[in-house]
Amino acid sequence: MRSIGRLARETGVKVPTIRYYERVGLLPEAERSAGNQRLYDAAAVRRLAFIRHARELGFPLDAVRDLLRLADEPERSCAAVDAIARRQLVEIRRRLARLEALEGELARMLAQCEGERIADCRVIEVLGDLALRSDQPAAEDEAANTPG
Amino acid sequence: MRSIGRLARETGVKVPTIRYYERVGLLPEAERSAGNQRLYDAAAVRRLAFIRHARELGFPLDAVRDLLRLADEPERSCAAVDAIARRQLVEIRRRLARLEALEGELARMLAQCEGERIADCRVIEVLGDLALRSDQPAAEDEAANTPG
DNA sequence: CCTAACTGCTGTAGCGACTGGAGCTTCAAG
DNA sequence: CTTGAAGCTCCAGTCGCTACAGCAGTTAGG
Repeated sequence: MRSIGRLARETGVKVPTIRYYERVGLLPEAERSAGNQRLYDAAAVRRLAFIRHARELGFPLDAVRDLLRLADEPERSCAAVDAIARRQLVEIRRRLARLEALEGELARMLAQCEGERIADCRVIEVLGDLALRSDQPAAEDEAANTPG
Repeated sequence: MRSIGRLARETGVKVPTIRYYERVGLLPEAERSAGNQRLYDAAAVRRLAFIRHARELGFPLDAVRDLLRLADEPERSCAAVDAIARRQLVEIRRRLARLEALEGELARMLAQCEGERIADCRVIEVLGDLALRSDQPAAEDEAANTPG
């Protein structure tokens, strides 16, 4: 049995984050010591490590929850697991495509700027002009969610 | 002079978002009609369009604020503008690198999975195992912020 | 002139995934 | 026994919106 601090060191997940995961139901409520401190066994280490790695791969917490549930049913087909992972891969590729487009536009903007007065600044000019030309109402959002 | 709804249509920025931008100081407080409704002139259209395009390029609102301030001082050197844009480019490249790594790992994981029982699922296995091998406490965060 | 439908107003709360702080208690080492 | 680190709970804040409730103003048709 280990304290929350030791669990944090062993898994690389911060203490407040562990408490947060418990609060939102990703981790079961921990046993407590006589003095009301959380105690964790080896299974908790494995579960939290699983969560951490899934988060590093960018799975949202809801997907992690589903994966954990599936991981506990070893006899079922892993089709559901694959579907979650494939969805995540599609999402990551969508973000990649968007970021690549942004990168190109920003780099082009910067390359054209001569570094003189703001009145002649290409960056400012592009930000002003392109916007007026833009005809489509909006793009996709690009919110990411990946931990440390 | 135009209503907030017309401004929204002209710029592709949603009405509540415009009010939000006013609230957080990106847009000046709008004039009001006799009946207390916001009224916007052509300058407001340009300013909001500028904001929208900067947001599409992924600049956080704080950076947009700085860019707007700089855009209003045409005689100053655009070095500060370039610095903001370069920082944003660096940030986007950092995210790109991270997403590319995720994409690779996810794709590898999925390619190895035979689609049988969860007990044999490579995806679940990798999520469990890699995490235990991970020795570094953490990676970088990856929060994005880009509008529609 | 009246009414319906639309658009606008304010204020507050919620999203995801944490992070940080206040103010307290418990624990391990010396 | 004392000290300081680590633990506890609860609440607020982050970012950039978005949604809702419950009103008021505006506009087009009859």
